[in-house]
Amino acid sequence: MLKMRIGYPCINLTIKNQSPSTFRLKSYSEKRFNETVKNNLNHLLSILNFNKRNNIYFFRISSDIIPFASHPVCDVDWSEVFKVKLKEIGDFINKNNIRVSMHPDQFVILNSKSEDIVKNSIRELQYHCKLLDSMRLSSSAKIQIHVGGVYGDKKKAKKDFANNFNKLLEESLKRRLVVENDDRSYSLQDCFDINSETDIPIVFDTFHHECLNNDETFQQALSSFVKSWNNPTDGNPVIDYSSQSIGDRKGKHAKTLDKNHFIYMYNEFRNTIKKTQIDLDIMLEIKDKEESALLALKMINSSYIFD
DNA sequence: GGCCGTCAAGACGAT
DNA sequence: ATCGTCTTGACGGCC
Repeated sequence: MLKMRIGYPCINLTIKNQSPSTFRLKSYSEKRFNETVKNNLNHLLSILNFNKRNNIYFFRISSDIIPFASHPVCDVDWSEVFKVKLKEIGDFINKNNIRVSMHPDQFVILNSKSEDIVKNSIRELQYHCKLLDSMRLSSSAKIQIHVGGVYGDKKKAKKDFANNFNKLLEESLKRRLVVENDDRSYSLQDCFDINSETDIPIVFDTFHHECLNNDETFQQALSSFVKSWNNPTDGNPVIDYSSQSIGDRKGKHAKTLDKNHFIYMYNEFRNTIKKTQIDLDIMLEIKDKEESALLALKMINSSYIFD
């Protein structure tokens, strides 16, 4: 029986957060911070409940859930203040076998030329790690990043990434970090170069792969990326799925699920699962969020797809 | 109450 | 040189 999970990122458009989910830096105060975090954590639990009711067992937690967590302005020991609530959320996730992940934004550049940027990037990664640790989640709860800049010398840039990963990060963070192929600089093959130096599992973004690849067949790409998840504690290999937004520039994510494209890809995923005997978790990076996730689940459970 | 310029942070290609 | 994009829109000043 297939145990593939379908997920969506960061926000739910059906159950909107009624209270402010963040604030501007100049509005920072301990009071504002605590109110916002409290609200965000409660809202996360609401989303996870919504997901469970709808058979969605994969979710990407927004990096903004603890606003300014890695900024010097934040001196609240939030993992202590919200200890009980964080454990409650973690218990819910663990009890229901939910997969969660996080995706720090573009400012995390582990291979930057600037020491300060590397330092700030690590602070940001440590925040993500601390949040998942505070929920007592296993290392299958991943933190997903891109390789970073190229700086005119990709070979050196990849080496810098691997060196900084190996030398500068603590073990608990290393165990959570995964690297994703992007749509213009670092292909799946580039990620394998990183993997051979670091053992970091690869999140395979199928849409980015359509934009940037090394002419391997899709089935080759799928069955090879699965091999980067060789540690059982890493959980199922993760795929980011999207498709081209029609009429927009190349690389723009679709506004809603492209049914035919998804069915085609889903059958490719199933072939890989049959071949490797390893389940996959699929994150749908589509603008209408849970609506597409629900549609995908509906199609999976209907006669659209045959054995 | 709704509009819209701007928001902590980097890199890169397009214009 | 400035803008849009990636990530996830949404805060908040202003009318």
